[in-house]
Amino acid sequence: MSFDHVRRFTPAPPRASSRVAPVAPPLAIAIRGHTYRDNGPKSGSEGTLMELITVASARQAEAIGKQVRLQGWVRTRRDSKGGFSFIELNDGSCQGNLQIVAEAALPNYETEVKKLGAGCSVTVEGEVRQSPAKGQATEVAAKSVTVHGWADAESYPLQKKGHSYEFLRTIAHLRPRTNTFGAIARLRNQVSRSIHDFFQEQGFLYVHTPIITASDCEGAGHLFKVSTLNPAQLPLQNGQVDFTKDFFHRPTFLTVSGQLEAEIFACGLGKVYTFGPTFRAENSNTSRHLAEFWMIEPEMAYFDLQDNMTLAESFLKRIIRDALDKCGEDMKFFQERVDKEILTRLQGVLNSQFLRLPYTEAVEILEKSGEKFEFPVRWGIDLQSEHERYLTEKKFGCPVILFDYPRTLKPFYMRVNDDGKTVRAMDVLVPGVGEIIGGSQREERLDILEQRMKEQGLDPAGYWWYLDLRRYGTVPHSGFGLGLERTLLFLSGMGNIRDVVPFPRVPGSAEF
RNA sequence: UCCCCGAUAGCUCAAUGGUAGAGCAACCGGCUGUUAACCGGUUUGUUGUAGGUUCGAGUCCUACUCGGGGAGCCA
Repeated sequence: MSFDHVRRFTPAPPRASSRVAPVAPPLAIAIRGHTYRDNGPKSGSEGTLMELITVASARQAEAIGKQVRLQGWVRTRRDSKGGFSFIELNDGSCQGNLQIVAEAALPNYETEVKKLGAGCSVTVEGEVRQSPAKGQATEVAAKSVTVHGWADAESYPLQKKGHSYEFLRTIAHLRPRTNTFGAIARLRNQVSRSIHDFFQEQGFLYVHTPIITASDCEGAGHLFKVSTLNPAQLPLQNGQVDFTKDFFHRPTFLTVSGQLEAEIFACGLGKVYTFGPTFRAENSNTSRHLAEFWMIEPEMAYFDLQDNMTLAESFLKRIIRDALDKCGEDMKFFQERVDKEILTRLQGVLNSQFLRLPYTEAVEILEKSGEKFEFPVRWGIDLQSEHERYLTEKKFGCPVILFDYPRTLKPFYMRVNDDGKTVRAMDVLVPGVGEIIGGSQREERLDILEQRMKEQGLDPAGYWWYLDLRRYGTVPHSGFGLGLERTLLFLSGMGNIRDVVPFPRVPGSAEF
């Protein structure tokens, strides 16, 4: 689906993607990647031609007959008295392991092969052949097994059996070697790719907004301070810290949103998106919050709130479809080991049309629901998690986009409706996770925007550049924010956001 | 930050206020084209930390630390 039809006044500029980079000369060794191939056959230990391939490609029946070299980590070893051992090899290229058959004739069979255990790193050379046993199409008959690094079985924390996520969090440096975190890493990679693919195909421009900022998009005191001042010797002026002595000559923070800067580029280049790290210093101790997370924020000139919703829905569906199509094995793993309903739920979302429901109607539905809520529902107060869950999981059973919230509940930059009481905000609620997207049509009228800033105790002078966008050539525009980690929770069925980010940062914890 | 729950072997968990155990892992042996292999045996503890109650505390009380679930803030 294209959004180019939506009231664009200028054609999209040529995109960077039209400049195709020249093909790089082959590297000496391709360690990872989907080519699964280095710069050609090389001489193996027995003088045969060895091709470096991944476990993923060696597991395919097409690989049968090839002389190959594989590099990865041992998951487990089983011995046969018949004079050989089975080694389960994984290199992160896919969910499944490759079975290596190592004969006793190998020169290092007794000294090394029979001592291999979980965690050891090896290079294996041999021939891919059809596996006579169930469980895999192929296996590799090893001609050599080279051990790079041992993993002492007494002290290596990862065992063959399952571990709790809580335990794995304490060894975040080793958990990428587990099935679950391998699957998460590959899914996260795919989602990141889908995000760029979707927006690039729609003619969006990828904009890098600053990590360090002096503005506070949400208007609250939950930012991380950035300073080079010595905390033990702060320069003071009338009892206050004198920030003119600081690096930027003013207080600065880690960004909580790239939205305001994205608006700058949207109001000049049309459709843009940001995709980068975001920092919130809130003392949130939940399974859905991180102090450091990745956020995607598209911002579109000439989009109204309905266009915004259409984009959000089509964007989410693209990510789901790609995950199902391109991470099939990992998604199957989530279905079997993490959440028995994840595939049907995602398929249901793909097939559904997101329900668009004004806040006012949602409140009426909740009031008439007869449901016993812990917190009462009343027009003018924010909906609680239990209310949102009721709507998306129980009442409708599909994603719900709530919009037109009371102005008192939402930030200054959201466009005020004609009724004067509500603003053009939207929240996308999905089953299982709750709010996954928050967005709005932006206030493009200078006088109303200034009034809203004062209403919320903000000094318009500090946002002079933001106001200039309304002062000169203002346009209606919209955008939203999608949390990458919440998307991963939604896609995988995982229960804790700390398990879908490589290195979680939460209050009291920044290990690794 | 608030409410609730928890912390015992490398991991997952038992143990009416009265001698701290099991399964898995590890190690040894057996068996096997095996695949969460199987069978037999062996090893493993300052019961989160600091106090308190008690003749006696893994168990009861207090504080703290860490973890989990829920709430708020939100993505």
